[in-house]
Amino acid sequence: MSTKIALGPDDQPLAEKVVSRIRDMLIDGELAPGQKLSEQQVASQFGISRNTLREVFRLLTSQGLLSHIPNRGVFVAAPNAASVIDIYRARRVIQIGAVRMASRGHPALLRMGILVAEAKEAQKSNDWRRVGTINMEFHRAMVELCDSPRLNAFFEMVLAELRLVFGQLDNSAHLHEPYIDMNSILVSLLEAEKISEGIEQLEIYLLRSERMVLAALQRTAEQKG
Amino acid sequence: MSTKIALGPDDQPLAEKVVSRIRDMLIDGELAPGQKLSEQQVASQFGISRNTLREVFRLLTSQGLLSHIPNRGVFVAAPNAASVIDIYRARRVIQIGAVRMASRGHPALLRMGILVAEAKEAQKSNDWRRVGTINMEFHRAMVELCDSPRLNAFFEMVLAELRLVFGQLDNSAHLHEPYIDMNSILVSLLEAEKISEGIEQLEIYLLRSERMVLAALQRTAEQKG
DNA sequence: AGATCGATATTGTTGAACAATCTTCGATAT
DNA sequence: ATATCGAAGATTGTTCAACAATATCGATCT
Repeated sequence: MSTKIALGPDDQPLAEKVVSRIRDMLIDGELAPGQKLSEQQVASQFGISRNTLREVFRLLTSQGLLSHIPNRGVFVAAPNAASVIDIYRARRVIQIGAVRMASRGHPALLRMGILVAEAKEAQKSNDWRRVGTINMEFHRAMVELCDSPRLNAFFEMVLAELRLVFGQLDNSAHLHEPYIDMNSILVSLLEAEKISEGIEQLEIYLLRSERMVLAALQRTAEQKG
Repeated sequence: MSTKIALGPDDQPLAEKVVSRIRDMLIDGELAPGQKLSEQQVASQFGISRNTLREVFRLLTSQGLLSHIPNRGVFVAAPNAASVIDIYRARRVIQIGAVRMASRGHPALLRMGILVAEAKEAQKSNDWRRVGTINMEFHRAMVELCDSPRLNAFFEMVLAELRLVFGQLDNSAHLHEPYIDMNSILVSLLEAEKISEGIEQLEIYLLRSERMVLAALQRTAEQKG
């Protein structure tokens, strides 16, 4: 059980690297929500000591990706409907606030435009995985309209948690396809400084996206009994 | 150097307790920004092992209260003007979003009303420390208008960081006095469902508060050379 | 004064150990 | 058969001691 995983060069602390590594695994859906992570097992899997792993777990727990129950252990966070609703509530506050600050020529707005173009490219080549990734980046860029590192970091956390849910979904289909056009429209509105209409468009997106995630979540919940 | 500090009953993990303890010390200004926290020294001060303390440090670092420089150590975060500006940027987004959701009879709005009354009481008895505490709680309550645990948690973090700055300021004077009336007006507006005017009032508050903190920060920076 | 180099202290990480707590599972009683 | 209880085993919580890697400091040299 000691299939020590390669961890790359040693410029940043070991714990940080393992944090990134596990976060990626969580986001890619390689670990099932609710699954228990045994200290001994995971430590040997990554070839690190329990003490170091505990630092890693503390970090990921504080970011909502793991959940820690004292004396019971650490588990992969299992977002439920309530979590999803809360996540979208937070998204509305942050992202509407961001759109409100949009101004022509803002680097983040330019980036949003580029990402829409890239999404259309990926759509043409039926690369749905890439469409999904680009969509995430699109919304990250949107929050960068605020020019606030703290808001960026928080939004990053929220998105990571949301991806925990996405990781469980059937990713094969056109999950993100309908959003390409919506994003495109939003960019046009913002470039024309039509803020209110932009907000409206964003709210349409968020509502639709929220419903989709909730429905998918319910489906997987039913599958598991 | 081993003045082991009392840590109370043992129902929650040791690390969590020390996290709270150190957070309180930071917020109360008992540790100077920029000050180095030696692992060995702090560990023996709290009567815990280095390994456990490292978990504590990781937590507090991820919350922005400490700053960790690999191979150099852990330091008390030293928010500068840029940090303060960013904090207020985040506050605007979150709190304006919160006020926008205010509705008559919302528990958080009721609580805001009660806190204003309590602040006026504290003002009468010249209890400025209490006025400051109540003001913090007032804004916490405001964010609770969103009904979002995640936004609450994030705002809590931001506020803690801000208090790091406040901890350094001369707390003797009427720092928070002018805000009592502004808070009172805001509650009245929201209870009358005058959202736009409420937002305006909040923006006035935030701008004034930001200027005050920035000015005070600059003063202490000058003092230290 | 400024650069160089080695001695010292601190951080990063590990492994082993033990107490406290949880889980499992069989024995017993109903 | 079901429920209860308790002991054995496993896991977490925490400490300690050690060592490598890195940073800090001071003395020395130019």
